[in-house]
Amino acid sequence: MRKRATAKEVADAAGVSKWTVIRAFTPGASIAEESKRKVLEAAAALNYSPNLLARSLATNSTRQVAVFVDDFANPQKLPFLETLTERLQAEGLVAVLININTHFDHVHALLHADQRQVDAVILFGTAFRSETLSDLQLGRGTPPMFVLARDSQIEGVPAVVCDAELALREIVDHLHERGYRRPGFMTGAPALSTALRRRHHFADFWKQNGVDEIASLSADKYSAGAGAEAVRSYLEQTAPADRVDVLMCENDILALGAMDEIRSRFGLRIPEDIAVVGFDNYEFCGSPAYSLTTYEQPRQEMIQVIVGMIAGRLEPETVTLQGTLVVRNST
Amino acid sequence: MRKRATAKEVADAAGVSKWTVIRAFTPGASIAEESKRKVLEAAAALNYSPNLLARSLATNSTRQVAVFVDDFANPQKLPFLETLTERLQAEGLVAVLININTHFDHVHALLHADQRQVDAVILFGTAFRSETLSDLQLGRGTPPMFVLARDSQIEGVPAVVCDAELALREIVDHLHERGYRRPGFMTGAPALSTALRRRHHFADFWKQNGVDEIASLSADKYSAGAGAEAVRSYLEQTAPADRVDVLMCENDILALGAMDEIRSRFGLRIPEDIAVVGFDNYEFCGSPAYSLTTYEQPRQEMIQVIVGMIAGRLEPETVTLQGTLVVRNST
DNA sequence: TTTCTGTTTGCTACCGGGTGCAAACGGGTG
DNA sequence: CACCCGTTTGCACCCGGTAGCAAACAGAAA
Repeated sequence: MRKRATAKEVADAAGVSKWTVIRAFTPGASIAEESKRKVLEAAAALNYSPNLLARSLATNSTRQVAVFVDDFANPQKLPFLETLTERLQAEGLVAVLININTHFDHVHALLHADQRQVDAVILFGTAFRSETLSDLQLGRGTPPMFVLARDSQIEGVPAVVCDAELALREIVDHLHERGYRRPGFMTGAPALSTALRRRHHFADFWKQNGVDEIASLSADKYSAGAGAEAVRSYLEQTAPADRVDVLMCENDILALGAMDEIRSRFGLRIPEDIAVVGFDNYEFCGSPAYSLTTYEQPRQEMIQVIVGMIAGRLEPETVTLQGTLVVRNST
Repeated sequence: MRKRATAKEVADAAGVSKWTVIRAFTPGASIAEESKRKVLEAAAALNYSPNLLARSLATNSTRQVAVFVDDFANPQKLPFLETLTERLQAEGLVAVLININTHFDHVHALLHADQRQVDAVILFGTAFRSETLSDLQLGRGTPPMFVLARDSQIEGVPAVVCDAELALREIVDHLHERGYRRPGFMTGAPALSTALRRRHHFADFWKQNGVDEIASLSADKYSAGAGAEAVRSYLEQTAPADRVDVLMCENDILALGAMDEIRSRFGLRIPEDIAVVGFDNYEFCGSPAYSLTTYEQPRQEMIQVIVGMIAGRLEPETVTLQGTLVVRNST
């Protein structure tokens, strides 16, 4: 049933050799107008189109890029995936979406991507532990890797990220200017170096503004429920007088979860009793029901850069891009 | 640099022929314990693993499934993608995510997927116009296609969907029971046959309950902004006495956008002035800020079924599964 | 007519593995 | 020791293209 026409068959039909058929499908190849016409006619009749698999094998390039994702709870992934696939497709590349989870970890995924001969791997919001990687890399031959929207912990693996230091400086300056003085910071995965780095910057900039103490909240993952739970446990254990006046959350999902909890369970007002700041500028942050102050990552530019590196137009190196503070009613 | 070891090289290192090497990597192949051990040792030393590209070419099976997506505005796509990739990976399959947009339409995408020799194509929430397809299909040889979360308009292409008729019956019964009598229906893409069908069912069941008139609102796409705009234009043009008492929106995103607009721009209460119903049970519908009554699709089952068909365990045929009405405070 | 040069075409070798058959092997039996 | 049979191994050929060289075929210049 699913037998496809091959170049050889088209060649026979057109009365030429299979190499001439291939030339007809190779832009810029040396071929006479006349034979090209004949070939294309025969090809159309037989419904022939070149087999990219065979081509990939011969050229040693699949034009496929593996995209590793491990956190589907953050709806912000979706616009990133949209832009990423669009940009890759514009380069003639295609994304192989790989779900990293407990059944299929980074090592499996990388091995698999490697066996599939992908041209590159994008670690989108995930990262290898570097020890894990060094085990694998000794046998030279993993495809080139790039980290998107997260710091690279691995020597020689470039990352394209939003400048967290700058972002946190802008946020802290904004909050300080608005008069907040008792800040808190909620992380989603306390073990993550990225998370620690952000909290560090946050604390640092407050210190520069004369505020030494930062309340620390931690959710155990990046979900609305976890954000709600973290803020609940904090508010239950903290007397009203000791509470933070502004809570910075590591991403919007935590922030939205926290806002719900603050308002409906504790009956507190935002921003009068507690202000809230998120990170990502997820679409719903702008809704009047939340109106969350947040920070927008320069998604288009980030993806343009990472795809440029993969396509070989840009030097592969870590790039840090500036985002935008989006001030709304939650602060 | 990126030279990988081949079966031949491993064979030389292990002192056997390349076919013996291949047998060592083929489960169930006939090979002596002793030589298998030798081969695996040599393979480990050389960091060899089989080239799936070459294998795909030889076996005529890539174990890749193309997933076509054209609407990234609906955050509900994300959990679907998560479950889908997970289930596919559990079958040893992998998802190639293809973004259908104005630069890369269905026909391009199908042609591309076909050239890549994918084992199947999943139309996730999108659909071909059947004329378009018949043009392509005459040359037999497109990969098997399946439609997910949307009706198939194409003869012979099975779909896995949530039972819309049943869903709308449950919803209408619930609304009628709650005492609503002036229903409205908001579609996201009035031209879509799926949308028309749903509205039809909606009207039909109301008629069975003695309500003949259904207000009709239409957004021009499935986004919160479009939902807000549609409800704004409706409320502006409709005197309070003539307004609907309940508005059913084709999906949650429209509904959430509509809720924002109803409350903050018109100062109306939900559900007292206007009740709202959505569809999908997107995570945020449960948040106290919205608490939207909606209908949850049986995501896990749908995906289990479609992957089962692709893997060949299930007969490929259109399957309709029952979802769950989730009643919250918006009705 | 011969020579030269540029275009067009065909061919060999190859990418890295898979298939099915035939030969080699090895141990038990008569 | 010959024979038989089941296991293990090697081989020719195939999957559908690509690369680069060499032959064939122009048409123009000598």
